[in-house]
Amino acid sequence: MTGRPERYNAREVEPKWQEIWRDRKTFETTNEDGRPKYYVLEMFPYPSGRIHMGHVRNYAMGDVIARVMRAKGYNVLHPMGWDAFGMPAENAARLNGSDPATWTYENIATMRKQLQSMGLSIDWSREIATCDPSYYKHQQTMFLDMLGKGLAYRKSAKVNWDPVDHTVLANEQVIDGRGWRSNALVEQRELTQWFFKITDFAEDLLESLDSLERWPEKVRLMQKNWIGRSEGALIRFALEQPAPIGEITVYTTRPDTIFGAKFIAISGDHPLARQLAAENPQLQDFVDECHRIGTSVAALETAEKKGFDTGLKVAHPFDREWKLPVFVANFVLMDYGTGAIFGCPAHDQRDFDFAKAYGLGYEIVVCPEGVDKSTFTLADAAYEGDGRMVNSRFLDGMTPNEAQNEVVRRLESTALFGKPCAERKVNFKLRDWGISRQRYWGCPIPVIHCEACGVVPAPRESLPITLPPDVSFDAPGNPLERHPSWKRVACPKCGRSAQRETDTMDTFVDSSWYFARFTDPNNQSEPTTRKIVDRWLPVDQYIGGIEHAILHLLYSRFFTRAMKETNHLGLKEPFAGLFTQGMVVHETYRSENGAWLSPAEIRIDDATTPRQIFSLKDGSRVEIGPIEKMSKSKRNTIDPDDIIGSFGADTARWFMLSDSPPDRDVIWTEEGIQGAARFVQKLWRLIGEIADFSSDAKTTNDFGEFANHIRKAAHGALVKVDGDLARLRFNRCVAHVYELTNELSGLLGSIDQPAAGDDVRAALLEAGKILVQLFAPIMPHLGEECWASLGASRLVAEATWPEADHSLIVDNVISVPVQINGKKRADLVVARDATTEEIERAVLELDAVRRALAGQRPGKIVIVPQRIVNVVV
RNA sequence: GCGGGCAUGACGGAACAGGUAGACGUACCGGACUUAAAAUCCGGAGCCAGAAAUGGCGUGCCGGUUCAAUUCCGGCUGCCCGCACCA
Repeated sequence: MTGRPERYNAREVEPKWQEIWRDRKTFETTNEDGRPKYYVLEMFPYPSGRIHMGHVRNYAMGDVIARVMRAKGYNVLHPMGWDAFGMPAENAARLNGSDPATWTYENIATMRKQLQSMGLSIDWSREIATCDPSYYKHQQTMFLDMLGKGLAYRKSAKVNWDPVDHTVLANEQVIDGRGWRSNALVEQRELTQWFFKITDFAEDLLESLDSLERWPEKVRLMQKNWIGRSEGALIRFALEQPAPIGEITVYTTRPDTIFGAKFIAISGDHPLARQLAAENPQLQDFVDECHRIGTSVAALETAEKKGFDTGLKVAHPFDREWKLPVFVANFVLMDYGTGAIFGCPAHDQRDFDFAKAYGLGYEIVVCPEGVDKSTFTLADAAYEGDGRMVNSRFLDGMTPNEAQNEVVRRLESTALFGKPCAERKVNFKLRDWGISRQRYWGCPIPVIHCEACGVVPAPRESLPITLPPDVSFDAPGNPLERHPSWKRVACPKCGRSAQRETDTMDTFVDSSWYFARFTDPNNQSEPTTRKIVDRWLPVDQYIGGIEHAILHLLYSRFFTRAMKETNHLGLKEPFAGLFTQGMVVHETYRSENGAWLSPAEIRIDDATTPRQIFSLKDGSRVEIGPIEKMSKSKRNTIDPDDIIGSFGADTARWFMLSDSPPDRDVIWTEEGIQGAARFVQKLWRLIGEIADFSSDAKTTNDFGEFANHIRKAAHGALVKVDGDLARLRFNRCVAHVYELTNELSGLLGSIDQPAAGDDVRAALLEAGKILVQLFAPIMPHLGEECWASLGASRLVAEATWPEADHSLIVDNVISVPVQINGKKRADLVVARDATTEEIERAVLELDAVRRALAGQRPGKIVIVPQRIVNVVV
C-alpha cells in the first residue's frame, strides 16, 4: 500500500490543485493560437454580494464544456466578468451610506474568491467589470458611433415617473400602479429620453432567428412573438367637415372586412383626440381616465371597452355616402400602428364588445364554409375564422385572403386628397429601446446640452466621462443632477457654459457587448480588436437562465448588429449556441405563525411518515411548504460556501449536474448532496485499488478475453459520455460514470489478483484512466488527485480526451428480445450476422414460443435484424 | 384571450430514429461486517394474484394507425411558462 489517505479530503486537496492550475496558467488563453477556437460563456453575474446555488449550477455546466473542449484540442476561451452597474449598489448606498463603487468592488472580491473556490477553468486574466471606466469608456465611444449613424437618438416618450423617488421606473418596477420602493402612485410623464433604434433591425432580428439552430425553440418563439410582425394596410378615411383635420389613417390587418365597418376608434393620445380634448373638458376627463387605467395591470384585465363619441364622421372609402362615427376609445393604443382603427364588430372580439356597449350593431361579411349566410348570426362572440366574403359588394364570394388583396389593390389606385387611399404596411410590436435612466450608478451618456448648439456629442478625447465619486444619496432623485460641479462644462462647439447629460445608460447596454470585450479586454484604445474579435465570435456555447430569453438576448443581438454597422466587429449573431438551464429549487418551511424558516433552523424527523419537521429554536411544528426557487424572502437558500466548506466543490458540482436534466429545475436535498459525497469517496477507493493493482502493469497490446471485457466497459462508457456531452445531457453523463464505476468495481472484485496477467493489469489501468477522464470535467480536483494516483504524467486538465475503440464494443453474439403478440417473452442469443432464416428457425425452437403456439403455425413473424423479433400468434 | 411546453415506480429521472418500459441516483426492505451506529459490501423491489413457475395489468384520460405506441395521429383533463386590448 502507498501512503494514500483512506478518505479523500476535499478541503485540503481542492486549494492545492487550484494553486497548481493558477501557477501553471493552465486556463489562460492566448489570442495567437493555431488550433480551432471554442468560446464558452456563462451569463456573467451581478455582484450582489455572494454567489448562490444557481451560479454554481450555471458555472459548473460551462466549466464541464470548457474542460472537455480543451481536452479535445480546441483553443478554449472561457472568461468571467461582472455586470456591475445597477440599482442595488445605489439602494445599499441610500440604506447604509456606503459608496456604490466600494460596495460593488468589495462584492466582486468576495464573489471572485467564491467562484475560484469552485475550481472553474476560467481565464481570470481577462476579467472585466462593467462599472470600470476602462470598460465603459468604450461603451461611450460606441454610443457616439451609434449617434453618428442615427442608431441612437432622442425623443419625447411617455414614461412611468415616480414622484417620490424622482425617477423613471421600468414597467416591471410598477406594481399595481405604484412605485415598487416608494409605493407612490406612478404618473405617466412625457420625458425626452435616449433611444436605440432597434426597430431598424426588426425584420432582420426576426428572420435571423431561423439561422439560430442551436437555440432552444422556446426562446426563438418568445423573441418572434416579442418582435411581433404583422402584415396589413394603412387606410385613409376622409373626415366630414368641419373637423380639426382632414383625415384619419387607420392600420388594419383585415382590410377584407372593410364592408363590415361600423365605427372608427382613435387612441386618447391621438393628435386628433388631443386637439378635441383641448376644447372639450368632458373628453379631457375621459382621456385622463384612460391614462389612469393604463398604469394598473390588474385593472387592464377587467377593463371594459369604453368610448367617447366625438360627434365627427368619416366617409367609407368605397362609398362616400356611407358615414361612420368617430370615437375616442380606451382600448386603442397610440404606440401601435397609427393609434386609430376601423371597428368591424362581426369579426373582431374587441370591436364586438365595443359595438355592443354603444349599440352600433354588426354586419357579417365573412361566412364560414358550409354555413347558410342568411341564418348565420352572432350571439356574444365575433367570428374571427375563415370562410367566404358576403354582404361586401364586389368582394362577395372571395376568400378573406383574396379580398384583402383586392381591397388594397383598389384603394391603392383610388386618390384621396391627391394621394393613394391605402398602402400595404408591415408593423412590429417591437419598440425602440429606451436607455435613459435617471441614475447615478451607470454608464454616463456622453453628450453635452448647449443652449445655443443643442445636443453636442462629447469630444472623443474627453472619454471616459467618469462618474464623480463625491455624491450624496440623502435626497431622492439622480445624484448626478444635484452634484455641484459635475454637469457644468463648456460647450465643445461654442465654448459657452453648457451641461452634461445626467442620464446614465440602462444596464442592459453594459451586458450587450461584454462577450465581445472578453476577446481582447486589454485594448485601451478601441472597444474591440477586429482581427481578434472576428476570430473568437460568435460564442459557441452560451449558458444562462431562461429569464433572459427576451431582453438581454434580443438587446445583445441588436447591439452586435449596431457594432457591425459601426465597424467594431464583423458579424450579426453573437451566440451560435444557447442553452437555458433550470433553476435550483428547495423545499420551504413555515412555522405555525406563518414565518419562513431556513433549512438551518429546522429538525427533520424521518422516523414518521409523512416526515415531521420541528423548529430547532422552540420545538414547535413546522409545515413543509411548496418547493420553490431558492430565494432570500422564502429563506430556502443553501449557501454554496457552506457546501463547499463541508463537502468540497466537486461534490457540489457533481450533485448540481446529477439527476435532473440541465434545462429543468433541480431540487436541492440533503440526501442528494450526501449521495454525491459518498460517491466521491467511492471513486477515491476504487481508483486507489486500481492503482495498487495496476501500478506495475507492463504495456501490452495482447489482451485476453477478460481484459477485453474490462476494456469494453470503459470504452462503452466513453462512447456514451461523448454522445451525451455533445447534447449537454450532463445527468446522463453522470449516470454513465456511476455505471462504469459499478462495473469496474465488480470486475476488480472478481479478479484473482496474484494470478492476474499483465493484460488484465494494463486493461484495468486504462479503464481507470478513462474513468478519471470522464468525471474530471465535473469533479476536476478529485480528477487531478486520482490522475496522480494512477501514476499519470502532467495534469488531467492538460490530458488529451481519450479516443474510443469502437471495435471493442461490437459483440459477435448478441441477445435479441423476442416478443409474442408485442409483449416480450424471451431472449434469443444469436450471432450478430445471423440471417432472418436462421433467426426464425431459432425463435421457433424457444420454449416460450412453443408454449404460446401450442402446436399451431404462427400468423406472422416480424424480424428486425439485431433489434427485435415479434411472433404473432 | 393568444402562443408554447410538460404529464413515466415512493421521489428525481432513463428509453438514440415506432422495437426489451423503469437505466442511473435517492429513499426503502433483507443479509454480511460491527458491542452498537455510521460507513462499506452483497442482494431485493412497477402494481395485482401465486409458494413458485407463471399469468394479468401498467407511461394523465378516451379513441385511432401499426406485427409493435411513453414515442405517431385526433379529442379531452391537469400543471407550468411566455405574451397580453398589438387592430
